[in-house]
Amino acid sequence: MSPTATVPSYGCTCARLRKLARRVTRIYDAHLAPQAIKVTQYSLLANAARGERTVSEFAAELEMDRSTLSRNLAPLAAHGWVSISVGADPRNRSIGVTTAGRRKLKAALPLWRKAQCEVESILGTAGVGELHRRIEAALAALPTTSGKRT
Amino acid sequence: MSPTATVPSYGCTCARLRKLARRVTRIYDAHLAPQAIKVTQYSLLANAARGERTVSEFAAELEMDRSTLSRNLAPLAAHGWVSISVGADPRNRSIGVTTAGRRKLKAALPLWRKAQCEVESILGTAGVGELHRRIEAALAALPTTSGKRT
DNA sequence: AGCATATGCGTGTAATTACACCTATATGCG
DNA sequence: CGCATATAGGTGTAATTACACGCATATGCT
Repeated sequence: MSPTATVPSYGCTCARLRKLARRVTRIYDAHLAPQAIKVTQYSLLANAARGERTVSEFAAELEMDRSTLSRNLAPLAAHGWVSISVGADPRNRSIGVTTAGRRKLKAALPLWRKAQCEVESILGTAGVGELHRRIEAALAALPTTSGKRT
Repeated sequence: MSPTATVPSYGCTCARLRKLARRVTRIYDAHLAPQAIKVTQYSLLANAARGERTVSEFAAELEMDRSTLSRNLAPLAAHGWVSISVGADPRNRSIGVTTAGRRKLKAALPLWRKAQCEVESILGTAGVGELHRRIEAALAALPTTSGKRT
């Protein structure tokens, strides 16, 4: 095998990533503001619209802590955009989208599209493509969980 | 000029970026845990160690809201790692690192290094290099602020 | 000198994130 | 059946993030 690096060759990948995430999030949020929804919420809503799931399943897909997802769903439920109903196993909560939620999604979609297009046009199609490729490669390779946490 | 995209070609760049940020943050945090410091705090501390600055200057460099920085500095100050002193202009706060802060940095550096090296070895030197290149390109091209907010 | 404005920073509010831990329910084994 | 354990979810606590706004101080103009 090739010599594994024992000394970092770049700056803090995490810090750079987080900085970019802040910047990009601001762009999307600015575009979505007229619909009074944030990109995090929009993503959650769009994801929920792909079918009913339990909190755990949902959290696993997003690779988000269950408790984080619970908390993030609360404002969406408060707006009446998602439904949280008890499943067959009463321990389960089935997360779904309401009619109002679908309406919201429909209204916000063009705003999200504008944000996404702005980013794509600024970075160039090739640039965004390569960025996405790198992100996906990292998501495919990096461990999902760093601790124990069954 | 080339035809500007009017329809998005990729998924939500923001969501993918945030997902990766979550994952990477968990990795760094897990490595830094023995020193009871999170990667966000470590970054802040390392950045502060580069010289005294006002909150606004600091926030501008990190492209972080001033209020966000204020809040993030609070726990570091509570630990005695950073000093927040009133400047010549009493409106200013000068942010600096304390001796304890430098000690903390020194103790945490090898842990950060391990995290960074782990990421680099998993993604490969070339992979991380390309990821960084894409991040830097995006940071260079994308607008810093999306709203007004002088 | 005095007031309008600009600047610097914090607070209020709210959402995002995660770990540790608790509760409730289900399941498996004697 | 009854109890140990596993599973699903939420709470407590704390940090990260940002917008709107407020307070204090400085600066500029008359």
